[in-house]
Amino acid sequence: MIFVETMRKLDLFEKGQQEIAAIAKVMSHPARIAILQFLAATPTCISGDISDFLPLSRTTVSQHLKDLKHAGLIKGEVEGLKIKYCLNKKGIEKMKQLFGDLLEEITPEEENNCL
Amino acid sequence: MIFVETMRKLDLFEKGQQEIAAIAKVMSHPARIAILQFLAATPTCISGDISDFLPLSRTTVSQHLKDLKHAGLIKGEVEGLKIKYCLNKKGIEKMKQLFGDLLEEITPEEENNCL
DNA sequence: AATTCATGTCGTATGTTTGCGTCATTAGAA
DNA sequence: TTCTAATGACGCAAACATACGACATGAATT
Repeated sequence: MIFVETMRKLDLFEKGQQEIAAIAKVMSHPARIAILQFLAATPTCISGDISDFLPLSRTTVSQHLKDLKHAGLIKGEVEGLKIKYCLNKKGIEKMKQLFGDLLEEITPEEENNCL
Repeated sequence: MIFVETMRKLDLFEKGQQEIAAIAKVMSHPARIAILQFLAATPTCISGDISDFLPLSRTTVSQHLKDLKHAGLIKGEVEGLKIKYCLNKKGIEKMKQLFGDLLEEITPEEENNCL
């Protein structure tokens, strides 16, 4: 039995590192940042409004919305023909904690080995 | 004069959004997270030690180090034949502030439109 | 000078992301 | 019921990221 070795080596890292990397990846595109900011700022949150707001096609925005939803950062609620999106408080808090913990961990001391 | 339209539309977003996205992209791979944690934890910081520590080839680690350096998160200091890497306090602080500001901005209120 | 060692650069193969047109679906309007 | 409107799913093409072997470079060692 031969196991084909794939290129992907992510499995070799710790779970916490993968978790941070995954949430960072979601935040690694300006469109998704813009969507989160839009949802934080507007009370209406209709999907179409978001596409209209962004300089991207409706299809592309829909894809970004799916990514954000999958990451647990937003929620979608059907409302008749339209879909109302909102920030997911729980997911945002989780992200906040993940980043907070990491940033605290990697804060360099005043006494650095390099000058 | 015809301008060929490229697929990449990042230019259409605000500078702040691009800045956050860029730093998030650097954090979007477990190897780079692991490197930052390693540098925070070890006083020696020699490039070779990092490659030995990670489950990746020396070449690949070198590439990740380059990315981190380019993002201003680490510094490299030549020391004879070896190179000593350290966290870049300034860059880490900058990242901390960027994420902090964004996370504050997109913190949902208790009164959410979705349930 | 020749060798060795630590490291970076280049080229390449493969995987992943992005963007968008087209189609399917489903709710409301006519 | 038929039509229209809002949206997600599918699939393709281009761009980008990842991994790494092979080569280049430059400092120490012999």
